[in-house]
Amino acid sequence: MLNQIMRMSKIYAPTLKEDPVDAEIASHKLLLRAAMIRKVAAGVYNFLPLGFAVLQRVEDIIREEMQAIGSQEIRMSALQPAELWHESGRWNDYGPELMRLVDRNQHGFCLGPTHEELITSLVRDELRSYKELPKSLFQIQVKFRDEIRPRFGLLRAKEFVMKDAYSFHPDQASLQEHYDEMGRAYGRICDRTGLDYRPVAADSGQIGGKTSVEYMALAEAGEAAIVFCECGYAADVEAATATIKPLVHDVPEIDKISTPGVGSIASLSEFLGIPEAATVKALIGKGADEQIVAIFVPGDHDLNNIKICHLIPGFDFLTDDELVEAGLHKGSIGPVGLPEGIKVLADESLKSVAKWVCGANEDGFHYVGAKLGADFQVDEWADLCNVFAGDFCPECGKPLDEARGIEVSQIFQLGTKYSDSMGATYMDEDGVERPFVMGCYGVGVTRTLAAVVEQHNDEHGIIWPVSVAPAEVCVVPLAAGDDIVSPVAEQIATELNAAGLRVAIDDRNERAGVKFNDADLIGWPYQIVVGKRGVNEGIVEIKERATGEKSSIAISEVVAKMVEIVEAEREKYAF
RNA sequence: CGGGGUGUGGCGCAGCUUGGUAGCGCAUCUGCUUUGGGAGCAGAGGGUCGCAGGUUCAAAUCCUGUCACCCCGACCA
Repeated sequence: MLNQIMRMSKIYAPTLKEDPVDAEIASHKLLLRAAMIRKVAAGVYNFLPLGFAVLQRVEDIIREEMQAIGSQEIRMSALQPAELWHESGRWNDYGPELMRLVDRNQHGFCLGPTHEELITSLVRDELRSYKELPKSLFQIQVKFRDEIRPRFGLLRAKEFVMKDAYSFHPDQASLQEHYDEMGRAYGRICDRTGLDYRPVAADSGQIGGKTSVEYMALAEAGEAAIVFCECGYAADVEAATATIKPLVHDVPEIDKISTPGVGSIASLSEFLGIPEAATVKALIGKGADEQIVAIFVPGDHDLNNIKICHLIPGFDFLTDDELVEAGLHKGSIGPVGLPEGIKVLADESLKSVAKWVCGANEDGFHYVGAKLGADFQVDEWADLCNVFAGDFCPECGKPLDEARGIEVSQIFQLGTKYSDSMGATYMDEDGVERPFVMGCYGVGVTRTLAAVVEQHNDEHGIIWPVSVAPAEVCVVPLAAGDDIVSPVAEQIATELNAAGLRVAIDDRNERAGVKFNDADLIGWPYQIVVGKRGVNEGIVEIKERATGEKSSIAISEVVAKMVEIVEAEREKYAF
């Protein structure tokens, strides 16, 4: 692409002086204020020239990394026929998040939220032999998801740009190899866009498959919670396993005690004067098969919705009415003397608790010292809890730490989920037809952009890493149109551009303060300030946005110096 | 979808309680001055107060409905 000087006098970049009232978090506010994006509707955004320039930089980095591991760029349609989704079964499974529509002939379509169906149908008829495998294809394209609640600007949008890649393999070993390569490429994408990130073990959600890793950009505004350990273990709390150590409240014999008005773990713990971790929490639900299950977890922990849904498909909690119907007393449910026919499930951690503090299935009564195996039985043990900081690492046993993150990308081993359901097969060496072993890999491109801002900003605005900045240097002539200043600034910009830097020049007829503030807000990594006083003495000023440091330099040397600085800075993002 | 909140020139807000001819700051346009951290003075343009009903002599203001947007929860790149 042509490397043109970005002229602020020409570019459409209406910056905002005040914080937009709609925006809550830094990246959302700053992207709006710095004229990078504008809202169209909830969760739908336009990209303006500056934002689009950054978007293209992020895309280019991704493109380079994909090409480097042999993935080939394609472009699939955003509009997808419903038939393909019926084939995979996801027309029903995906739910209301799928944007569905009907054409004039009453044919069903959806706007693609992801492209497993489309890619599988693309290759299944014409990728037929083991000799052509493996194949890896990717695209950078807009995706549509009818989010329950779009929010935080680009972080959770209904329409967003995603890089999605799909790979087809003859066997698991081949998939594993490419999956590992993808993982490394994803790490480099984060590094090169300047993200402080962590790969974490993840649940594979609606995409399907078993093995999955998410790349989390660490940020307080992130919607995802992760736990990690100094040994290197890290996981999304949704998927994390950990050793949970409930406390034991030891009493000699089982004792039914009157607990008037106690209907929650917090009040039970307060009433007995013992920690919540020494109590047992009961949760009642049922799966698609209508079997009622009583689930017990340590009192200080919560049931993990994803884990229970894996175990009991279609799981949902009973309503208050259903509880009454089942003969259960909300607020004092326990494993002792449950009504007939209720399955008892408990978190594995409770195996270590011989005597439980729990409900007595009678309003206003609880048990202490209810003996596991004697007073009651557990039908099935499983890993059921949401993990949190202070639980113990499943790998090394040390206490886990907690952080928040923005999920910028995720890789999945799909296995044969789609190739089975959609009949995508190849012929192996022995002439046997086999389903492809597939992988899929997504990067939230617009989300990455927002995550970069979330991590790189201060009270004055955005601080772009040179790798993704709309331009690396902005020349700021004070007093535009001035016979002395203007030619010097123009000359510097032209020479920097010729030297291969990406250059902007603020040639607007604005006051110094306006230009300085806009330059800081937009976040050019470097500013070269050209003022009348300095020019008369033969000097200009280089300002580094990240540190705010300014240094004076001779006009004759500024181009060489700037090139040197930028090239050194680029090195930091070359992985 | 449940809970909370907001809709008034391009942006940010006041006015609403107690109905009476729509106001402020920024931005925009013109002129003069100014010009190293969001300039000053003078003048100008721009709003059927989200939309639809209703009450009233009279509605931004009261009532009903509806839509949009934001925040908290369930979903995800």
